[in-house]
Amino acid sequence: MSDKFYITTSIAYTNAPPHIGFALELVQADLLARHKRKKGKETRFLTGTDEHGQKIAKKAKEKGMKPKDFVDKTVADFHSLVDGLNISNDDFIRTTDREKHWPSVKKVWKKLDKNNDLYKKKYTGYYCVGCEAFLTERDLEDGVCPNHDKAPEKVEEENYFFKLSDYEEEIQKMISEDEVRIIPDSRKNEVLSFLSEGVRDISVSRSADKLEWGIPVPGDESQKMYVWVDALSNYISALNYAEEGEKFKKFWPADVHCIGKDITRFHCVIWLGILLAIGLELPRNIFVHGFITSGGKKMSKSIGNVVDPFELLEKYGTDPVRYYLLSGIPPAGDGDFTIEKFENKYNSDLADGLGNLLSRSVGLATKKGVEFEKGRKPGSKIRKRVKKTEKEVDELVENFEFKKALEEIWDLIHFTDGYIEKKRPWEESWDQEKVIFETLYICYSLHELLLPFLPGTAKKVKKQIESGKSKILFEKL
RNA sequence: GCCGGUGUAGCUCAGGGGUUAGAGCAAAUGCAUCAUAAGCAUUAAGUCGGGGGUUCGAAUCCCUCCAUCGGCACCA
Repeated sequence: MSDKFYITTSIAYTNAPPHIGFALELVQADLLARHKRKKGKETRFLTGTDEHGQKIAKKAKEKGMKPKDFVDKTVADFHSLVDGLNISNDDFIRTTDREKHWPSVKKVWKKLDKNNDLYKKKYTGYYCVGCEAFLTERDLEDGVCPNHDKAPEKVEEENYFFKLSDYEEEIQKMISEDEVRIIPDSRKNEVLSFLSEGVRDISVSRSADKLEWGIPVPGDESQKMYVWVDALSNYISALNYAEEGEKFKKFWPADVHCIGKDITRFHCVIWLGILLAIGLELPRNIFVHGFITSGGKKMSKSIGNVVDPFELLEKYGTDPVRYYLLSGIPPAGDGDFTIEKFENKYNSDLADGLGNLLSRSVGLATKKGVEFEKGRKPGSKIRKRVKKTEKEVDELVENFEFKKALEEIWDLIHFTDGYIEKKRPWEESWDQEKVIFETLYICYSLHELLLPFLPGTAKKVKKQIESGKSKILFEKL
C-alpha cells in the first residue's frame, strides 16, 4: 500500500470564463485531496488549464488580442475560482507553459515516434471556412454547417496518426479487470461497449497553418500537435516527466483523475493508449461526474439560465457553494441547480441544522460554565455514535459517495438535537454537566468530520468550541 | 436506426420476488423554550409510467407500449 495520493482535475479549456461544472469538479477533487491528507497520505493535487487550439486563436483574434494575452486573462479567472472555492491544489499547470509543460509533451511525442506508434497518413476532413475549423459528420445538418449554412470543403491534409488500435485489447482488459477503475459503473460499461465496437487510429497533429496556436511537432515544423497528446500529457508534465525525477517517481501513476462525462472517452481510451505506448503505469481510478442543469434545463445563454459560480460565491460565500455542490448534486450523475434549491438547503442544513446546533451547544456551555477539554471522553454511547459516523463517512468518501457522506454527518447532527431534547441540559440535573460536555464533544467531532468538505466552516466551529464564544455561523436567508 | 440508463409521496431519491412500500426536504398538529422563530415527536401524503404475462405472491422477473436521458470517436 502506497502512502502517496496523486489526484487531478481535468484541465479547463480557456476559451470562456469558468463554468459551474468546473467548480463541481474542483470541489469534488478537493474533498478527496483533503480527505487523503487528513488520513496522512502524501497528497499531490493538480488542476490547470488547456490553452491551445484553433478556437482560442479565433476568439483572441475576434477580440484583437494575441492568443497568449487572451488566455492569460482567462486563466486569471480560473485562478480566482480556485481561490474562491478554497481549493487546496498543490500545483496549477498551463499547457502554454513552455518550461513546465512543453518539454514533457515533446518527450511523449518523441517516445511515441521512436516506438513506431506514429505514422503519417492523408486525412480527409470537412473544413468549414466560416468556422475556420474541421467539423465532424455529426456537426453537419444535411451536409451543411448549421452555423454558416454552407457545405464544408472536403480538405485533404497529411497528419500524424497514433496507432491507438494496437492498444485496444490491453485497454479493454485493464478496464474490465478494474486495473483502471472507472466510476460509476455505467461509465465503465459505456467505455467497454465503445471499445467492443473497435478502435480506430487517431490523428494527433494538424498542419501548422491551420493550427497555429499549439505545440510544434518535434522535427516537423509543418505540423502542430492536436489536442490529445498536448492536453492529456498535463498529468505527467506537471510532475516533470521530461526529467523523470523524484517528483515523478513518487507520484505517478495518478490515483484519481476527476473528469466530466463529456471527456470520458479521451481519458479512458486515448490517454490509456498513450500511456501504454510510452510504457507508463495507468491511472488507478477515473472518476466521472455528470452535468449540472439549471432548473432542469441545459444551461444556455439564450435561455439565460447560466449559473455563474462567481455570483454565487460573492453572494453566499465559499462553503455554502461547496456544500451545495457536494450534497445537492449526485456525485457521478447529473444534478440540478436552482436558487430556490440552493437557498432551501442553505437554510435547512447549514443555518438551522449545523449552525443552530453549534449555537445552542456553545451557548449552553458558556451559560453553565462548561469548558471543552480535549482529552476528556464522553459516555460510551456518544463515543460509539460518533465513531460510527466517522467510519461510514470515511468509507463513503473512499467510494466517491460524497452526497451520502454528508447525509451521514447530518444524521449525527439530528441525533445530537434529539439527544439535547431528551436530556434537557438547560435544567439542573445530576448529569447536566456531562451532557453539555458531550454536545461539545460531538460538535468538535463534527468539525473534524467537516474539515475536508467545508474547511472554512470547520475552523470556525472549532474556534467557537474552544473560545466558548457563540457567533452566528450561517446567517439565515 | 442500434445499444444502454431512467420513470416510486408536492420535490430529491433509496429499495431490485415474500408480512401493512421507505428516507430527507416541503406541509399539518402537538411538545419544548438551551438555540439562528432554531429543536423534538406525531400525522398526512404514493393505482411504485400504462398494459399484458410468469408466480401461492411482482415496485422487484419477462413481453410490449409511452415518456425521458445518454452512448454510437477526433465534440475541449
